[in-house]
Amino acid sequence: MFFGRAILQDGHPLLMLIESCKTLRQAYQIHAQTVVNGLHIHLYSLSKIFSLFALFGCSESLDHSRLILSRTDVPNVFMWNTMIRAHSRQELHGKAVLLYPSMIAQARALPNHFTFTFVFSSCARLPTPVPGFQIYGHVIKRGLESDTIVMNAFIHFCCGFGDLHSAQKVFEESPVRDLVSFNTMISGLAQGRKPHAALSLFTVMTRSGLMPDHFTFVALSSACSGLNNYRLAKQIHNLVYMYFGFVDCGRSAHLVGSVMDMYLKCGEMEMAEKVFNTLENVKSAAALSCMVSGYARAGKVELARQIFDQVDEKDTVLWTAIISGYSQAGQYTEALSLYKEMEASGIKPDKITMVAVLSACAGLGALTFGQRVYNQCLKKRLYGQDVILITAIVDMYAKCGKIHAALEIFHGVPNYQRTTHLFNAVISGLAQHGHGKIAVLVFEEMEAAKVSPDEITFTGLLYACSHSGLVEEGRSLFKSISQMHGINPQMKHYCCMVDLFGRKGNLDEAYKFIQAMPFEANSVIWRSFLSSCKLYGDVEMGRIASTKLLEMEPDHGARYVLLSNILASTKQWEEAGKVRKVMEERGIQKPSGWSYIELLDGTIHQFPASNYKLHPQKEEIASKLGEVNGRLRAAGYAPSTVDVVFDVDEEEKEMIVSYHSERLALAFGLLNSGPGEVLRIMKNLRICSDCHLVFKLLSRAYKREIIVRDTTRFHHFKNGLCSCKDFW
DNA sequence: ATAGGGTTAG
Repeated sequence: MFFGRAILQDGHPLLMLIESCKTLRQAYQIHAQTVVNGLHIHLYSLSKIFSLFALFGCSESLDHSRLILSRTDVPNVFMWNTMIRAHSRQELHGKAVLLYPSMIAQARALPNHFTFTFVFSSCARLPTPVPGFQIYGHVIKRGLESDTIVMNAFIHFCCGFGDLHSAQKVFEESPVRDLVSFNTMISGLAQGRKPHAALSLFTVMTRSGLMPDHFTFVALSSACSGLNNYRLAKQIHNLVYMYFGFVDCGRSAHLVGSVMDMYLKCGEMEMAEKVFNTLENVKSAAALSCMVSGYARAGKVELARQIFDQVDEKDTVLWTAIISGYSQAGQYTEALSLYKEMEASGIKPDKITMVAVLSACAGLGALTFGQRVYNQCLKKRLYGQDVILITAIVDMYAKCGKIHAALEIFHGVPNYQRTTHLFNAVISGLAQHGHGKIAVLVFEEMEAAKVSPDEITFTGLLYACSHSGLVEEGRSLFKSISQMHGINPQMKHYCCMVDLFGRKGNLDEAYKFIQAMPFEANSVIWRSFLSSCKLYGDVEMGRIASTKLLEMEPDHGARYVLLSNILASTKQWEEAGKVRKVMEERGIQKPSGWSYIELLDGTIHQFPASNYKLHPQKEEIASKLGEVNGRLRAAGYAPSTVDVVFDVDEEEKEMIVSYHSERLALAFGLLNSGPGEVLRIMKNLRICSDCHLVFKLLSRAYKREIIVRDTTRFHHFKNGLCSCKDFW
């Protein structure tokens, strides 16, 4: 044996060997030697050997240390503490915390302040705060509550669960507060979105004579990053200069990165860029990800992409930042194709990546892709641990037309995980699907669960009411926004109300409502009012609305279209033609429509209006369209051309409507799907009334369920009827 | 004891 002799003479060389031990094999040899030499009887040597295994860093060594511990009659505090720390390091936080009761049940060794420090750091990572608070009871029993190290660990634990109240109480009652106490508390306030409290605590800290360090400023800049206050950001940056001079970026990359992120989150791109450039060649992965998401948030996806492309070793966070950037910019297809690239490059997505991908699927209405991602979440056991991920999945199902799947998942979510966001996603989903009454019921559930609604909740609810014709419910909900919930109704809420009254044909009430608003109605409100006027053929009111709109936005295409529609529908062709002409003269075009459909294999096929000639299956599509028209005639269909604004002859109008993009997508869908398969079509404009009728007829003629998502809502066509009950 | 990426509506 390579060290046998030395041990016989003295124990210390063995300890030196332990310190230089590099491989697990050597560790086993050393352990065997101590047994051979009888050294393992001495608790001191045994503890050393034990900690070598416990902290070695792999599960095999940890198992071995467990074995040693179980064979030790009276393990000392050091051994227990080491064991707790070892589990904590290997992310086995539940087991780490459970070691504490075994320790106090068995040992004569009393827990000391190290014990509590280690236990609290694991408690902070558990799904529930309960064990941590129980253990705090023991801290008090042992009289360790004034121990600064234990207190700091406990504050950290409380902040991790957002329990700032307990954290502050302990902090304030503590006799000795050191730099770490202040840093921990400031950082907790920052995480808990209490930036002002964080700032004032910083003042308290400096007044009490403590010198802030890098940790302090990292916490402070993250506190202020949500304030959107450029002057404050600059002040903090100045303080950093004041305390540390021009920071050495190599050593203070964390701090510099935090300051940069603060500027990014304030939208101060120029300052952020300046700071970014000072990082020169020590740009950390964190700094790069910050820049990518910062540019994306500022709407500069292309710049974000440039940074992303320059990074050689892209990690999960960076990939997620760019995917989410594209998704937020509405470039869903690009987001999904980047996700495929990420998978191909072998970087593992985590739950945040999944959220970004799911939100792209939702935006696109890509059900097959979305379901695949959901299954991956289940397989990787990502599902269930995170509320935002659940929200993203619920939203994906709702926006892909599967509102029942969305509800099923929602119902499986326990009350404590139900957040405002989650309720909002469900309520808006129900609204989009025209389930107004259920939306109101879910809202009641929300109130019962004491989850506070916000302005988005009410937007969804009022939207739901207006799409289901629930005038009374809408009226009382609107009143409750300010009276019961202390939220000032915003323009979008007024907009929903005008829509609600208008859709029901209460044009007078809608008009009065607009006049009684506390602020000037915007163009969206007038446009909504105008379209109700059109629906009910009220030319007089319509004129008022279009005059208003003309003042507000002379160049908006939709207004001309609506005005000429309203005139055309009452056969005032000449006037309608004039409007059309003005529109043409000013070079304003009606936005062009396009639709797309996803096949079961997950491929997405897009069709612009009147143009399928570029599609490889153009001939089949043409003949399918012919067949479809035949079926329609057999069902007694006469094309409705109310929505065609041109004053052309009937035959030509018929041509125009029969090539609407949703029809092309439908013909393609019928060609490429099995019998009985549901067809899901997405459209960038509202579905026209003629296509709506056609889809109803076709759902019966072909015995197919057809789901159309247009800009405002879902239409489920089944057996000759539509879920919107022709009210949209 | 530090830092980076995420959800709803419009």
